[in-house]
Amino acid sequence: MEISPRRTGRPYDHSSDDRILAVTLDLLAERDYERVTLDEVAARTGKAKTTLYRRWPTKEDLVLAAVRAAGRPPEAERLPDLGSVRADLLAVLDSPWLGGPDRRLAIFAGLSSATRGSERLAEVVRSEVTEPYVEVYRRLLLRAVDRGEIAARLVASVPVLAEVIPAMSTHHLAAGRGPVRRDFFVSLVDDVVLAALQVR
Amino acid sequence: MEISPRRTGRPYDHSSDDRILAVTLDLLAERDYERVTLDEVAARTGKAKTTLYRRWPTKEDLVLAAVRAAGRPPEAERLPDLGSVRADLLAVLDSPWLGGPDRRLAIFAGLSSATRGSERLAEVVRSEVTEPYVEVYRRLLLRAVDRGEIAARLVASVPVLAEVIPAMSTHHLAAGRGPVRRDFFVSLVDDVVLAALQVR
DNA sequence: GCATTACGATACCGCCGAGTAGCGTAACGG
DNA sequence: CCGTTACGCTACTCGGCGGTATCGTAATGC
Repeated sequence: MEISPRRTGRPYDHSSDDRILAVTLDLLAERDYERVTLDEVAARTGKAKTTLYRRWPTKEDLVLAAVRAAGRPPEAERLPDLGSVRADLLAVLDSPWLGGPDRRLAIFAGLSSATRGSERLAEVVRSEVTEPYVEVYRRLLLRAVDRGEIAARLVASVPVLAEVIPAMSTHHLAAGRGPVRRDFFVSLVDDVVLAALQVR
Repeated sequence: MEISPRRTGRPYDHSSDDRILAVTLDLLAERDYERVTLDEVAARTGKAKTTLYRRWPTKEDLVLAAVRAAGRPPEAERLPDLGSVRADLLAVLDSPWLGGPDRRLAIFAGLSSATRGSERLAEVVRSEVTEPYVEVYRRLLLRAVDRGEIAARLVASVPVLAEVIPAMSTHHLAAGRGPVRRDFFVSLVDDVVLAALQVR
């Protein structure tokens, strides 16, 4: 039941696959899915278009692979634990996931527009990107409930509040209000999430 | 300095312009901007493509006109005034603006993906749609501060919180979680906005 | 060396969608 | 009735992009 590698001929050069996928995400961060062209991916990576098609049979597959390769947020397994919910929430913002806050949001915007075209893509984006990201916040908040930092009767609000930061920052960008500034993030944490949970 | 109307020949038939713009919005609610074709607008309206181009020189102009025609939320001038912030906020949800909650959100999603392509479009969507919508919430909340329903020291949080409902419901849809259910809206009002403002 | 297969380059196909042209006809003003 | 202009229709051009074909060359196993 083992995948038998080819025995003869020049082997695939997988050394630049990561770069190809990263470039694909870059483009998605800049433009609509529809405006991302394989010609451009090829140009930016210095690879031939035929080489791309040898690995991923269609454009959709390439984008899918790029999304999967982006991976879940690093905090999914190891949540920040800095002693207070507030510190933990702020720490997530600085996560290097997807290249840090700015690129991350741009990619979110690109993906969410891409989503409208393909159900496959929508499903992968949801399960590989959006959901794990929200999950990080959800777990941080629930842990704070356990610790007693958040009143137990407010547990019911946690699921909604876990979506606040991803949703609001995406919206901020989509509304064309330029890059998301740090004080906006802080305001989301303090004036929305923690205020609603009556922390402090 | 007056625009002189043409004196001879068959006059424009403007009776179906509204319908054309409405159909354009319908399509934007269903698909990406890129996937909206003038052939389809023509087909659905029963108009000839040439007729469309006689009114709006490009696809972008047609969409722009559709957005402008959609108009601001009816509450922009006459805010609901039902005696409590909560009642007012909930009343906005039921506004028939853009065809009610479902169609409205679908259009939002369509527009926000369209936005990435054209700066002109982005600007119009921001000024004609997004901003006035948020403004409704902002004014409702500020009025509640005046009335004393909301503590004065929380005024600073109002601008952020005014974005919560538009942002979260758009995100909900973009994340592919199907139509937004009423209890989700109610949860936004109660568990996020009003909780953060410590109403009740 | 030889068969085999990846690579880069270029050229190409097929389709689709924006925008245009031409035509017969319909609706005005004079 | 006549000139003019909108309308609907069909057919068209043009450009872009997904995807393929071909070819000379490079890298592997035997």
